[in-house]
Amino acid sequence: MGEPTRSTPSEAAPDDRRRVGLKDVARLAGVSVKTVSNVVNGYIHVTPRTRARVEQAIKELNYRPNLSARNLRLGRSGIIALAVPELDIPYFAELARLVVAAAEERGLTVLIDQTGGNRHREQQVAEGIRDHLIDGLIFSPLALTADDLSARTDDTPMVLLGERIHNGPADHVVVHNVAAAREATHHLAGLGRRRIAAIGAQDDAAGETGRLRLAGYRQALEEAGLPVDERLIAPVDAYHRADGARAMARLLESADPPDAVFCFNDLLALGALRTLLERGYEVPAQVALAGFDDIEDGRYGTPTLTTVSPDKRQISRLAVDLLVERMSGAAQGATREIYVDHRLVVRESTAGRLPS
Amino acid sequence: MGEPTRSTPSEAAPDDRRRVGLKDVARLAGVSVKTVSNVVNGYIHVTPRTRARVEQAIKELNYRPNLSARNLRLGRSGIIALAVPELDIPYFAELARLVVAAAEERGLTVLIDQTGGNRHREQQVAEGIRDHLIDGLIFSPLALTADDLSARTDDTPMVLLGERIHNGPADHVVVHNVAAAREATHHLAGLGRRRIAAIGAQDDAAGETGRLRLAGYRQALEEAGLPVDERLIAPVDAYHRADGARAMARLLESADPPDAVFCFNDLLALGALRTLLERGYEVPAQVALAGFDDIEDGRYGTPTLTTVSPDKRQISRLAVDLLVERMSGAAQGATREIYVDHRLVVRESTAGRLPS
DNA sequence: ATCGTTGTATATAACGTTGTAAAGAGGTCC
DNA sequence: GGACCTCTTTACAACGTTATATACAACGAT
Repeated sequence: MGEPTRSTPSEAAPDDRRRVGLKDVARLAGVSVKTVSNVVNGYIHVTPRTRARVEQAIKELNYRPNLSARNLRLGRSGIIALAVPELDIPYFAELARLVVAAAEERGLTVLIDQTGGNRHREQQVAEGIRDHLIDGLIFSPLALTADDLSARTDDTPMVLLGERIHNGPADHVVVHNVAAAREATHHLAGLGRRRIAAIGAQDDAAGETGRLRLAGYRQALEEAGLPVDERLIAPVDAYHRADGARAMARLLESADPPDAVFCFNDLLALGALRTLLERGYEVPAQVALAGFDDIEDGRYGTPTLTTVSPDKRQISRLAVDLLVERMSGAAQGATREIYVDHRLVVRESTAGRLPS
Repeated sequence: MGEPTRSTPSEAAPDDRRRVGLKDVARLAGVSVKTVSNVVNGYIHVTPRTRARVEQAIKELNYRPNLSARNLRLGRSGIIALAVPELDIPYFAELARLVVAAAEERGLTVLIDQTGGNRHREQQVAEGIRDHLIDGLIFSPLALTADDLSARTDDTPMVLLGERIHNGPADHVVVHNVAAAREATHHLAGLGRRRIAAIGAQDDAAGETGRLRLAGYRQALEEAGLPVDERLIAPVDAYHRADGARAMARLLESADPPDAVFCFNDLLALGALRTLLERGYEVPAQVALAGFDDIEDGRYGTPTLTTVSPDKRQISRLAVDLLVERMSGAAQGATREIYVDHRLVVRESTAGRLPS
């Protein structure tokens, strides 16, 4: 000993720029590196005396384990990625909060990828841009098709969210869209409404959500003995407030406007609501309105919004649990498709009365 | 082919469970490990012939670099953490989206920590739970005081968001709260309102935001020659919709209710708005309402919400840039406090007219 | 005394990557 | 034909951690 390890000629400074590692702690405590590691990891067979000495040294040097090194050694990182279109779409924001919380309960950290619903971005995510850094992926794709996902070569465990891929290449947590949409539409019909519009149909290959909810809407109309008027089915480009507002405007300009609207998500509904109120319509007196997702905004608007409420907590927990099972190898073989609960929450936009 | 890849004792299958590394690629391509590394990293001096062979091998084995190993070797991870109270508070959701986007432009990935505004959680974050895994931290604390943060022993670069810590131990991106609050209140006074309430005062040590905005409110009243009526200053526990709704209810029950309200954020304002409409008040005719943050919800409610709009894009960019400068060592020494732009956005809740 | 048995502590070898220094392979120039 | 380039490739040593296998002590029980 004695030889300076750095270019400093004499008297190596104790806390040089160098980060302190197990080695430094070991030297100070006068034990082996592995013993320090044992203390850090709470290994049982360490003498109280030794443990104390080591802990003292750790404190003195302000040692923190290097997670990169640990990850490398262990072959896993304790990080999972959550890939969503955009973080400030309330539905995804709420989901992200719950996923982060659920992951934390299992000792996992969440890293967020925003795809913007962009196909190229989504492909990158599926292909594992962060390979070997994340142990698993919870993915809510917007643009990718089942074929895209099947072509995936990365073998990082993955759980899919949302309703897009059936019989896909990965475990899958999903809401029963058809049934839920049918319930919502059935509720509107039950209020005596005859001209029930739908906002949220989508044409492109990726619009699976829209297709399923539209199917439920159609079923409900048939069951209620109502005709399906294609002019009451409004397509949208995306599921944002602005799209809902525009679609509602188009519906109102038609010769025979609707007396109720089922929007395929709450943002569309809030946009539609804005248009209705702006033009002096009374909601629900003249036009009743229902949405899907049960986001917080809908509970505080005026009127409050009737909506299909998927159990987001359940979705998050299941997603993390399924992923953990794959990561640990506890689950192997055939992919699973799990349906989560939902319920229709009736509020002022279809039932309540506006304050006079 | 033929031999099952699982648990077969002899005849090690070519693609066993083991992950492929540079070594495997090198063997297949008949070159050294370093050469493969050079190809992967786009090093200039590689023969096209060699490069092609290596790339072929990479494709064949479906090789992906192990980021943990790279991080260990390089001493940095390319990951920064963003710590916010909750991801589904719209302001933080919007901020998170922008931070993630800004980070991506600089080749960084964002890992999210949710503190829930919990003091213990925030201390952990400040102390660097993820030391050596993150290169930097963007932190929006709620409960921590300047002293707490000064006591920090972790030396991971950090940038603070929000208005809480002045002359603190880290770079700091901040809105000019006093001025902004004054402008908003001044606007209300300019409408001829005499009894202007404030919702959002906070008592505890951490309520710096509330204190600053309250100071601005008081200044504006003085400038307008209006008396400060302490009964019109409503304290809240948190800045959520429910708190705003409750505070508004209390104000309305007083003997001499307000004819305008400045809420210290938009969620409070939306909650207050709900209470007002529920009780049949007309906004803005009877009570004018202004908020702070300019979240998306406020632009689609009825009436739309007048609010102070901080430049969130600028906040995010600055935060990431300041952090990158610290991480790279380009910036050293004294901490910086940078103010971002804001403007008052006047909408229906103070100026427009409700549709008849 | 001797032999296990149990409890502590250690030396060494990985994990997969990149920086360093140096070796080999061609040219070009006198 | 040798000396000197430049371009390409390589072997080896880190980075900081944990698993494995082993050494050393202390203690009863033979």
